[in-house]
Amino acid sequence: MYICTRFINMAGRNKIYNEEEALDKAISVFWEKGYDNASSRDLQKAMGIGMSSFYLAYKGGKQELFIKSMNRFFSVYPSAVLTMLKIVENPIEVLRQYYYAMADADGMFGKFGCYFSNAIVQIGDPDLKDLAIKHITDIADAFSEALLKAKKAGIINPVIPQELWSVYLLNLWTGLNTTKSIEKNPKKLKAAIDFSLKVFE
Amino acid sequence: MYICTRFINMAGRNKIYNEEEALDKAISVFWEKGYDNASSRDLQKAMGIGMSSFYLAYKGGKQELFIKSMNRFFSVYPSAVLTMLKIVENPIEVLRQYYYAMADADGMFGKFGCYFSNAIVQIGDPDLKDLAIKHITDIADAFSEALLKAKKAGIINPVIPQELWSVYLLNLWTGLNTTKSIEKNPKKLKAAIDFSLKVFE
DNA sequence: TCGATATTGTATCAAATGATACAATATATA
DNA sequence: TATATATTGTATCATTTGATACAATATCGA
Repeated sequence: MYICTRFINMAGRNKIYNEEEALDKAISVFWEKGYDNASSRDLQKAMGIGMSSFYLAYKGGKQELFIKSMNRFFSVYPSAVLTMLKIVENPIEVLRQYYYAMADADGMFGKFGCYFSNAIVQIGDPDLKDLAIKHITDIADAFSEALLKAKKAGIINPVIPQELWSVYLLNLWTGLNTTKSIEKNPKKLKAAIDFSLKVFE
Repeated sequence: MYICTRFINMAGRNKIYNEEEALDKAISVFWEKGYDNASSRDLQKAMGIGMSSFYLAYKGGKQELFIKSMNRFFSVYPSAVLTMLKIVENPIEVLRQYYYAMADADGMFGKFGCYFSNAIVQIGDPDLKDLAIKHITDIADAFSEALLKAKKAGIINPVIPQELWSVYLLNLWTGLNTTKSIEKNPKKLKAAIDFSLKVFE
């Protein structure tokens, strides 16, 4: 990540606001309201910057900001799980906790859902949709890679065919993103998660 | 359904357009564009009626129209499956075909997804969200009822605990609504559906 | 200090939005 | 036919939208 966006020997004023902090604020707004319902003014207010700074920093406007917000989201939120998956012997429990986050009513995932799943269902713009698909696919692939390592190590013995791991894990995840709004009992959701994960054990 | 909305001995002009046909056109627009991105003018154009007729028929405006569109959607689209489930001995194949419809790239469900799942993820308005939740819950409950009957008849022998049937079937359905945009190979989606349904056999 | 350059605030634009006003029109009953 | 009442078309409204214009301001390097 760039801390300083300016060249050396470059005249002129420096940015007043912190770009990453501003991006995090934008993520909050997008996450809560969704892409369409987050107006440029909402975003500017939350980011603590004015019109000019907004369109100066993001020449592509709201679309460019959302692209950058998705990239930052991807680099911030899943990283802990992805790192953990590389470390632990048995990835099942790591996955379980990741899915549990969606079932917990408090917490951002429980409240507002998956940043990428929401984008895929809510947004029409193909570029934004494709980027969300790319990120969520990367996560799902990392999940099934970790499981493959565990299978090779003889730690788990999945009954589900290997070519379905990714799509199955993905469908459990994207499903919860909607199902959590329908079935509001976290215990029931977690029981469904537990049952769905059993096929890998 | 009412064909004539007028009282007897009621003076004045009759409606020119057919209400149900107009509602079906509105469903098409909402389905394709989503609630927010379907403008009142889009809807009027598709329905073949003008501003005045629109707000005369739907005093609550777009919100009321969407409520009526969801009710009509519920009474039209799932009815075939729900009837079938009451007739057949083994409901599994009926469910499979219902899920398959989401995996097929052609066809409205494959293209635009589930009318109710979309509403739940896309719409902020709690009233609209709740109605979508009610309808999708009714369908899921009918699914698990049919399975219960089949279990009692000794036709199926599910390994999944009965209290999870609804949420599991729901999560498979809502998941596919998003996953179909990520994994675009219908064969893989159908294989995942087949695998997920095995727990009931 | 000075000039160069980037950032910022205010005002504003054009388009789209949901919704209303009101006159003109059509038609069912008497 | 006459009248009452409902429907319809056009014009219009106030808001919100994403985005731009431009002058004022701040600060870096020389």
